[in-house]
Amino acid sequence: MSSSAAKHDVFQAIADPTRRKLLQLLTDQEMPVTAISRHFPISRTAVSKHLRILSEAGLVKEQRVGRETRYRMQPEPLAELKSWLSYYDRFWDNKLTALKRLVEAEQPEDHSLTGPRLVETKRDEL
Amino acid sequence: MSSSAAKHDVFQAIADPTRRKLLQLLTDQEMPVTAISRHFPISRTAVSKHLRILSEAGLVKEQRVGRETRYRMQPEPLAELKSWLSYYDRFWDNKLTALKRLVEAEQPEDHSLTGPRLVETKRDEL
DNA sequence: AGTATACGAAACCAAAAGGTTGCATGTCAA
DNA sequence: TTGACATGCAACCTTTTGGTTTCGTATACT
Repeated sequence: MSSSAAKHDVFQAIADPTRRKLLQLLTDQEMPVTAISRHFPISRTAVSKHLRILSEAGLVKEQRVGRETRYRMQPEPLAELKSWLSYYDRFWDNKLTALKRLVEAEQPEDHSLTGPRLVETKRDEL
Repeated sequence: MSSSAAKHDVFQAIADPTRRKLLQLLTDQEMPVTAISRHFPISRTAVSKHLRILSEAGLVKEQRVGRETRYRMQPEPLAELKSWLSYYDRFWDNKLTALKRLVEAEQPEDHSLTGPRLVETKRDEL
């Protein structure tokens, strides 16, 4: 077993609608579990599990205060999403790149599967 | 049963790493299933299922040509992701909004759970 | 000290996800 | 027309996911 096997990544974390609502709720306010769960039709324990998954993905931060555990959103991991999305930006500034895409599609089969770079590729600078 | 129950949304579709690779592979090239599956360590059928999920989410388009089915990426649904992300943009242009956030956090408990708007909120225009 | 509150952990469950193999069908090539 | 190729579909299997209830324990209240 690898030690740093990040079991839950951002993509998976935000896949669930409940977790997206959780993030939204915790955007501005730090809240304890019971208060949070009052906003959802599921049990407190279920909410707690969702919070754990978000936590593993780094999207929330927990702070124990007395008997409660307060949660707050942590936006940093969203950068990975942003970066992933930026790979497809070429589809939106379609003026110049439409031609480029066509040309690329003409090339012989290669498919090197290098994956979207994790740092934003500022196409605007072209 | 509601007729338009979109079983798979974008968030779910991109949650799986294999599907993200699929999208990447099909970004520029239209490819038939067998050719696609040569790039993955799983069976052709498994790839086919992933393609279906992507298709349901609107992220790929299929075109039957003779005996093959060619797939190509369809970027439009990513707009929803983009839009969802934009809700958290306030965290990145942190100069002015840091204060605003603090103030909001001060307000009495309300939590109306209105969800991120689906149309991009151009904060740049402030 | 005794009770109420906040939470996590464990055991359990049904359904969904991700994968496999085998088969049926449509299409292309001799 | 006969065979090879491309694909989808069905049946099946295992693991993960999202949820529940019950219980233990730490903290707070009086």
